[in-house]
Amino acid sequence: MPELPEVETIKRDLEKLLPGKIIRQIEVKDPTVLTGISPNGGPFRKVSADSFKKNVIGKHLSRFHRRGKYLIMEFSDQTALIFHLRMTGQLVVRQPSSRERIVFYFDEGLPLCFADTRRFGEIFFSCDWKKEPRINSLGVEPLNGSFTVNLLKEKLKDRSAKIHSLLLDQRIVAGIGNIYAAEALFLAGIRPNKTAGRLSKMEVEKLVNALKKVLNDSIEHRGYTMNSYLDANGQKGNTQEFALVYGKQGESCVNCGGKILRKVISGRGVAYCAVCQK
DNA sequence: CGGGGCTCCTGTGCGC
DNA sequence: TGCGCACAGGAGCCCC
Repeated sequence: MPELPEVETIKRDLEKLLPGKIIRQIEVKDPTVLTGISPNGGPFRKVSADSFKKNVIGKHLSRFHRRGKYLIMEFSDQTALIFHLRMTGQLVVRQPSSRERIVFYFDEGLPLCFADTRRFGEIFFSCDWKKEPRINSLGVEPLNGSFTVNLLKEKLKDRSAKIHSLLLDQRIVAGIGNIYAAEALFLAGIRPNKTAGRLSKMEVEKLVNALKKVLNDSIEHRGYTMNSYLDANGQKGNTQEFALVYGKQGESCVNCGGKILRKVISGRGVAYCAVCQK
């Protein structure tokens, strides 16, 4: 589910709702979403509820950040909780239901609930989130001024992988997932299976502009709700009403009227228009 | 480096 | 209505 626009929406919501609050209690209903760092930098899911609580209870929420698809809850002592929602994770301030995996309670008001049907999501504690390998190894933020045509052109140079695959590689550009990769490639008129290193400067320019546009537009529409995505207030997003190709296989292209096709590239399905995308 | 295949999980939607 | 299968926003790992 959540790609950059969805995580950004949640981040902005939480920034309005929670700073200043103190975490007084945590209900760990499913400890498997609590992770630590294994020696190779990946997650391991054997963090005890007790050690998690010990790290977090009593902390003052100070700020929220987003880096790629990671949401960072920073405390006043600079330590942080880092969340990744993967496919079905939700972070919602609401009355807890039986589906919550972790619930954070404050002195007053509704608690912050983490739900995640498929349990791919993770929450981990960090003493210095900016130095976490998983944060540090991320590529450029596509909505920053530093995401330029020259930078992307350089990253794609000599790469023989397909452009769609590289857009999903978080080490190159952070925060893009399958929805926005498909939408941006359509807007840029680029075939998803085009060899990345063969994109012309003009194509890279169109791609950079298209990525910024689809991500900004989606933030404005509060994210894409297919199934499970909700903002921090528990509301669905509206981006799905504006999608042009994602999930539209078999329908007509808004540009040329031709049929939207779908193919699998590196294990991920991508919808595209064979006429409009070269 | 590229990509196929598999894994972690659960739910939904489709064809029969 | 039921069953089995494909597929779903992500991403890491092994292997060729």
